[in-house]
Amino acid sequence: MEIKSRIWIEEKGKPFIGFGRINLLKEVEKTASISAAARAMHMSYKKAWQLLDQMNKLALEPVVIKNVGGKSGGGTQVTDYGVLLIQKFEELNTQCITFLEEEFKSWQS
Amino acid sequence: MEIKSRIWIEEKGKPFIGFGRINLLKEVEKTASISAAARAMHMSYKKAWQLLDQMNKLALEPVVIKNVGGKSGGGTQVTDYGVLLIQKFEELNTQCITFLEEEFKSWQS
DNA sequence: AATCGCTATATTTATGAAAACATAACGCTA
DNA sequence: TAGCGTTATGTTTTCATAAATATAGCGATT
Repeated sequence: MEIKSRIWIEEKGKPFIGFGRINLLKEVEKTASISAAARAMHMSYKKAWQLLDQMNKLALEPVVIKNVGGKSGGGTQVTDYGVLLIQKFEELNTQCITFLEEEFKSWQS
Repeated sequence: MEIKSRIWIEEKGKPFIGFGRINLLKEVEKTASISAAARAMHMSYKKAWQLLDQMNKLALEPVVIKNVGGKSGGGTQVTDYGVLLIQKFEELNTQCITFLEEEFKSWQS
């Protein structure tokens, strides 16, 4: 018997960040490219682009900055705010899991 | 910005109880019938039956007891163990939400 | 101005889960 | 033993989401 959980944050009732988006952000941070991140995650570029676009639109300030064209075609950078989001989200998730594991121990009669 | 969460319990990697199943159990408890519960929840009888069947198979002891045939066609009772599951799950979920709300307050810079 | 890899976006196709539909079996009651 | 409403189970159809495919545009570099 294992307790499982998922957390996410909504803005105006729409999903803002959750596991998938956080993982995507981390991959973009690593590769500085939406397309490279999508490839690494076996996700379509379109899907990745849409997720990042929604995040950017819902966020108070941009989560990623995208550059079109240029020497290597362009690229995408995760902003400081984006990096903070990743950290905070993962921290909260870890805390949640720890809490639940603890509580769950004392219910299994 | 709202923090959201879902919790569920797995047994051998398979979903044992979660929101949908708990609500279904509660409805079965109320109506003493799988088909009546399914109707009330706008769920197909088959879906409801499958969910309860999986729960029963994964549980250490039965969650519901089903009777086929009889004066009114039969019926289904939620066992004491099933009732306990409902209570424990809802309690844990409430605790989880409270915890997350609290933690979330202190991250919104 | 030609190239390159990326962002941006529309359209079509696949896929898997849920719903819908159909039907059998059961056992008390009358 | 006929009928009723339930449990039980197989088959087909829908539908929403994801994936696949296609194509345009961008701009520093050479």
